Amino acid sequence: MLQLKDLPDAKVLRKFAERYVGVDSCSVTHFLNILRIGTELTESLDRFLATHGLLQGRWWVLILLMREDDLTSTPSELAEKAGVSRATMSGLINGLLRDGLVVRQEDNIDRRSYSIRLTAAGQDKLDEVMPDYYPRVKKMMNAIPVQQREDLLKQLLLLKEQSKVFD
Amino acid sequence: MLQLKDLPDAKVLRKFAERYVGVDSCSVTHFLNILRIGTELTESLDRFLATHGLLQGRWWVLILLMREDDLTSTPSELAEKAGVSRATMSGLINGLLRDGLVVRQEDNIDRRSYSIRLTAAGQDKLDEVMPDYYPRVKKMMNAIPVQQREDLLKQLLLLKEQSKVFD
DNA sequence: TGACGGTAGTTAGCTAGCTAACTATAATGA
DNA sequence: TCATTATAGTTAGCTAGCTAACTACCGTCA
Repeated sequence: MLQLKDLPDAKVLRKFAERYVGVDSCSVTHFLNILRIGTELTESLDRFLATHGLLQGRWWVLILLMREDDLTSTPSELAEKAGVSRATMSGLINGLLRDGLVVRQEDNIDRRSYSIRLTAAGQDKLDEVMPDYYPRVKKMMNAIPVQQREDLLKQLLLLKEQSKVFD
Repeated sequence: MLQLKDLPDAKVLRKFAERYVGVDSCSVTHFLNILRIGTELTESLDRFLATHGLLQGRWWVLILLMREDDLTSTPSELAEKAGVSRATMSGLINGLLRDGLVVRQEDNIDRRSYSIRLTAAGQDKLDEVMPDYYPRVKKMMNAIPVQQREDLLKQLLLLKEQSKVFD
């Protein structure tokens, strides 16, 4: 994802505005800043998970499994819920299998398929991470009053709807 | 980056709140939604760039080069300005070299180093993409009045500062 | 029943990020 | 001067995303 450490300054924007018509410095600056902050928030979460030996993709799979009453799901379902391709989910599951955080179970009904179940070690990992994660999120979000958070989200949702301009 | 198609619903949040203390459903939901929308905005930009045969990393390198008066920079400088490692920049440059969008030039002063220069083809690529990019960004950001954009950015900056809670 | 289309999962090959280790060169300082 | 240290760039190996192509199996319907 774009890092954008070096956002365009006024001089650069002028140079680009000379060559290209329709450059609206204000909207470009806002857009790039929003993207950058999104990246930085994600990276903060990543670094946090890394201190627990996890990464976002695998962490999310563990959470999806813990949501299930029997701690079990299939690669396809997990891919669907995580919003990644089945190929990507294959890779995530392999990593979790290697680390012993999940196990495979044959599915006797459909032999194309198999189940993935959270192991005790996987649950332990979540029990280590989540009580550390939740208070931090709370502390972070508390920087903004709830009403303003709602406004923030509303604006972001507006932008998300507008992102169809890129289609 | 996290896709989070399947954000936790009330039932799931209750289940997690039973096991873990300190779960603040409100802040978790807001946090995850913000991350998700950030991802989606980035992906929209990616899909747009892909229609022009570009990707974010390479596009940004071309832009950084065009900012320079002589259209020239070094891998180290580019890595620094793009906010990626020198190793990653090596890969980005290789792709651009292969596509003929940049060229290498030996540096006679420091023989460890060399210069990267935007080619005519690279400039043509930007001249194709940018006049398509700027109006779309403008249209997208116009969904929000300028004052509210400032507020939005201010809130996001607040969160970014708070993201140190994950350290 | 058997052919065909759909589905589950994997693999290969791509982009793009990282760190760590490496080579080559430059710069410094005893 | 020469040893040490710092810097520029590359490479290997990892995570994690994608598509396309593949195997294996299921289901359906003629």
